[in-house]
Amino acid sequence: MERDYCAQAKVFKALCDEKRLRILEMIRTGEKCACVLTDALDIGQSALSYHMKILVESGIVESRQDGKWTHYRISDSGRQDAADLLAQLTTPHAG
Amino acid sequence: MERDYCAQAKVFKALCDEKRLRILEMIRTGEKCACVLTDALDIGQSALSYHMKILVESGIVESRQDGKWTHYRISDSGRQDAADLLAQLTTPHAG
DNA sequence: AGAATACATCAAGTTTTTTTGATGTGTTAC
DNA sequence: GTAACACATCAAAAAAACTTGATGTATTCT
Repeated sequence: MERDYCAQAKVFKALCDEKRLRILEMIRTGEKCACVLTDALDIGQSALSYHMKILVESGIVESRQDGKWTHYRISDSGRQDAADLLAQLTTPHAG
Repeated sequence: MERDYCAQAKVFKALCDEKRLRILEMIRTGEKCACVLTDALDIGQSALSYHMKILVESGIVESRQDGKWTHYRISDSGRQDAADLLAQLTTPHAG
């Protein structure tokens, strides 16, 4: 009956950072390469890599390798899971 | 056209902490007094106050003063807004 | 009014997250 | 093979979040 609050928090941690929200905004319009994101967001290469890892591990974003490039896009199941979790956490219930 | 990413991040920051998720879990079953939450969660009075402020400022929780007691509950509009925001941030769109 | 209760706020210390620069790994171009 | 590129990882520093104990404010009880 113990909830895994840490795992749940992980999903929302991905959405807690201003830069990660900017990244999401960019990939909402379609899959983007890491290098494009780095340039557009005026962020260091290392910092982008750090944020992408958090987004991917949250499940909201998925990555695709293409030779030496990595492309990122919103995960359909990931965003659905996040929406479900949010509803679950905030919907009143009896008991 | 500039988005207020900070304000958006604030909503999800409320859901990033294990203790705040426990608090939400408790008030999902109905309005609770701060003193009840403090006891049940084995958390200092000061710490509870800190977390409740974050939850209230996110809009997800609202408070009601009753003499010297403060009661907290899930805000209907707040949870709807959070759900809408999450959908907005993670739904792919053209352009 | 004075004491007790419920909660907010403050400041200092601790922990966690983020940034930065350097280095490592795998891929492509020559 | 070697050089150049794209990205991951590491370690140290900086910034932000959280905890704790002390103090402040409003309310109730006597």
